[in-house]
Amino acid sequence: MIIYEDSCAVVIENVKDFNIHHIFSSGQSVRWKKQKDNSYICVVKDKIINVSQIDDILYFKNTNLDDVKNFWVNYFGLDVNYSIIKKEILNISPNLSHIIDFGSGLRILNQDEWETLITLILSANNSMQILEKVVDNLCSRYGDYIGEYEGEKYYSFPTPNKLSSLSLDELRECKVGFRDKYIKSTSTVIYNNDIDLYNLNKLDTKSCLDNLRELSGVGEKVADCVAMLSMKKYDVFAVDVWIKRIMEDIYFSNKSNSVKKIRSFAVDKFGDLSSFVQQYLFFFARQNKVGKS
DNA sequence: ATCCAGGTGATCA
DNA sequence: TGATCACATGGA
Repeated sequence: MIIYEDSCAVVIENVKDFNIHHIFSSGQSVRWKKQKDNSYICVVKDKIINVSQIDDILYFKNTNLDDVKNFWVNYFGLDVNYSIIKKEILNISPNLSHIIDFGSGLRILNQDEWETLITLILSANNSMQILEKVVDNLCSRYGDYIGEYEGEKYYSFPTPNKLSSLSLDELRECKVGFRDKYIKSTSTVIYNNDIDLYNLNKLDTKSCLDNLRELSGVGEKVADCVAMLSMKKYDVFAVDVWIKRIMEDIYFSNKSNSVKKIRSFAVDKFGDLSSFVQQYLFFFARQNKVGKS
């Protein structure tokens, strides 16, 4: 991996096991917006960033060399060797080879804990399509205006202080639906620091999940996703409707297994690789509509 | 029109 | 513990 800065972008060459389109259609983030030129734009850390890929070369625009080295490499998991991860997964379960090949460029991002938490609470019994619009509503109304980039206005994700100050009606106007009380409660707890969200990553996985589960609107699945997507806890296996379908297709003989059973089966089987397996499975199942029509 | 969407919390046996 | 249900919203 070679990193340097040229006149119009910071460039990383020789990037393996990385496909920006896999990553941004994997449901990990609903904030990155695809552009007409196949690049993606997002506000992260209160700055507008543009990322694109051509073959095994990545281009980061509107940033600098230090930020790429100190932040973006970690954000995109570029310091993780996925060829080893894939090999180890296949050692455990060789029948996953076509599923790993299908999502060969997936990476687990390292996103902000707070933004991930609220987004995942809003994802409950919701579609990705609508979730994206709800998050956009919250950002454009209650986030900070960051600036304009190529003719488009961008906003940050609203802070715990801001969200906790909103009334249930104001939240409903952003189309959060019945999750209004979850957002109100959880943002208040985080704002008051009753749960130290930004230090949960220092705890062991079980304690981390237990803390998350105390928050309103956070159950097994959301806690697993927050731990995996923002706290580098990879010995968790989030089971949603898609994962349940494809896991039963591959590993079970019937379709009436409890979420808890599937979850513990996977964590026992895959250990610290559980979240990576979950990402490959989810991507394959959703893209191919496994178990649908 | 009816069902479903990256589920959770409350209730009841 | 385990099963069942309501819950806002909008797209297919």
